[in-house]
Amino acid sequence: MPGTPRDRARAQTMSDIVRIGRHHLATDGAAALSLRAVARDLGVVSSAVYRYVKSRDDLLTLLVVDGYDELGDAVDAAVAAVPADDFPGRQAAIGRAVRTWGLAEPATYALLFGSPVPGYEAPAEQTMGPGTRVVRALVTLWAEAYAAGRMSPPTVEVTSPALAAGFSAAREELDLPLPDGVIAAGVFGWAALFGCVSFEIFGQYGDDALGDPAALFEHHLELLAAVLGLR
Amino acid sequence: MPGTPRDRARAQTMSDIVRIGRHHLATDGAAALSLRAVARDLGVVSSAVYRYVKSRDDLLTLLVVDGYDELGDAVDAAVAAVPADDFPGRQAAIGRAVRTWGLAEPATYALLFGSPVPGYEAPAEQTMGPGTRVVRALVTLWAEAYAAGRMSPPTVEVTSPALAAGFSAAREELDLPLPDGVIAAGVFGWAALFGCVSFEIFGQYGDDALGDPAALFEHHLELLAAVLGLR
DNA sequence: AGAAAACAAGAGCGGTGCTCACATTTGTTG
DNA sequence: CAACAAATGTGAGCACCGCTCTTGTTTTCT
Repeated sequence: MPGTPRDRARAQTMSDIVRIGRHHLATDGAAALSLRAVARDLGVVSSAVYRYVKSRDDLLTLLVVDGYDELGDAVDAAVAAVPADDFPGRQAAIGRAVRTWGLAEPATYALLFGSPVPGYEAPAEQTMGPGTRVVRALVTLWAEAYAAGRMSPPTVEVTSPALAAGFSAAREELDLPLPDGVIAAGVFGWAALFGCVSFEIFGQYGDDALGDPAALFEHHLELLAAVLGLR
Repeated sequence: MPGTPRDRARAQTMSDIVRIGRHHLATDGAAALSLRAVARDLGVVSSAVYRYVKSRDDLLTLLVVDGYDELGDAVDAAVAAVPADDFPGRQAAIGRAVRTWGLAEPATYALLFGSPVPGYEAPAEQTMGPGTRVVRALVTLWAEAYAAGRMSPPTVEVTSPALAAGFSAAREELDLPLPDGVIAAGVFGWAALFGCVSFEIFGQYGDDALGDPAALFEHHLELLAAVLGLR
């Protein structure tokens, strides 16, 4: 119990605001998220919440960070539940964790991976860390698989010098012991994974969703493992 | 010049509304799209536009249809510019057309393929037709390539009976002479293509965008052709 | 020419984000 | 302990939004 009672009350109010905001986000969507409604649920007059949250965008940032953290926790837990040497299994576990969490929290998923909210840009210093947890889990997995010799060489070579230069920069910035082709395939797999999840969550497949969305996703996970050459 | 002067004036006003709406969408984004602002630019009082557009959602639907049509035109033109027997080239042309149009009209792209606008669902009877033009172009291409024996057999089999049943339904509904594995790979390629474009347009790659976004996309197109087995 | 339909204007309702002046409570310091 | 300062809550207010309704005008059809 650190700090003064006022500090603790403030922390409590902050967490209440995030909780109420998440609830409104889940039930009514991002555009219907209003500080006035949060204030009402908080039992306080609308201008009072501005003591805690600078603006509506600021509340969105809190929810973005909250969502990235929850997704990151889900992904980490899913990875930890698979044997460390089962690389395709771990990649599939990441994919399933993303899809499951997205289906459970579609509005938050849309906030993180859908169209950017107009006039709002998530401040990098707050979202950079938690926002990269999923791709970090993927990259870590690929690096381990490559080091263990469990990744087939990429079928498509990287020929663009500019692209190779960009990969080199990323390689030393992230300390990635991976050749260009694997990085390129990884970026593709990353985007493709979220493309599959987004298509399903955003309803691009249509109403029928081609019969069995879960089975379709499992098949896509197998294709993803094949693209990456994981074994 | 068909119809009465009033009819022509109405058609002109309608097209003005869509044009002004597109402009606001491009400059301020979907959430900032307001009927009152459109009315101001139209030089008319706000309630007057309700004679032409039932609601703000109705205007969004008009813009959605407009966007799907423009994207469909761009894709059709891109496909037509490639020799009919160059199947990988035609698929890459579709991908480049989607990316190029999306980069040119990011707000409209977000309206079509990003998070669904909260509380708004595009009415199927108006958007179904133009909304499926891109995937129809892809499916047509794959069917022709398969018939010409220019598609390698899929590397991953479809094992789920529910999924196979869903594919059978789609096969006879769309008159698709393609085996399950090709359909599954096609759906994956479709989602992956838009995943790559969305990641770039929505800024998920980060600020640097890994050096050269265009070269990265070209590499992803090669991977896509490989996944589909096009040759 | 007269009836009917379409159109534009303006007022109005309830909602939003956000700011400000003011009163009250709480923590710190002389 | 008292006084000061900081933090917190209140209510009014501004400008904007979607949308509805009434009123007066214009155009089209019979």
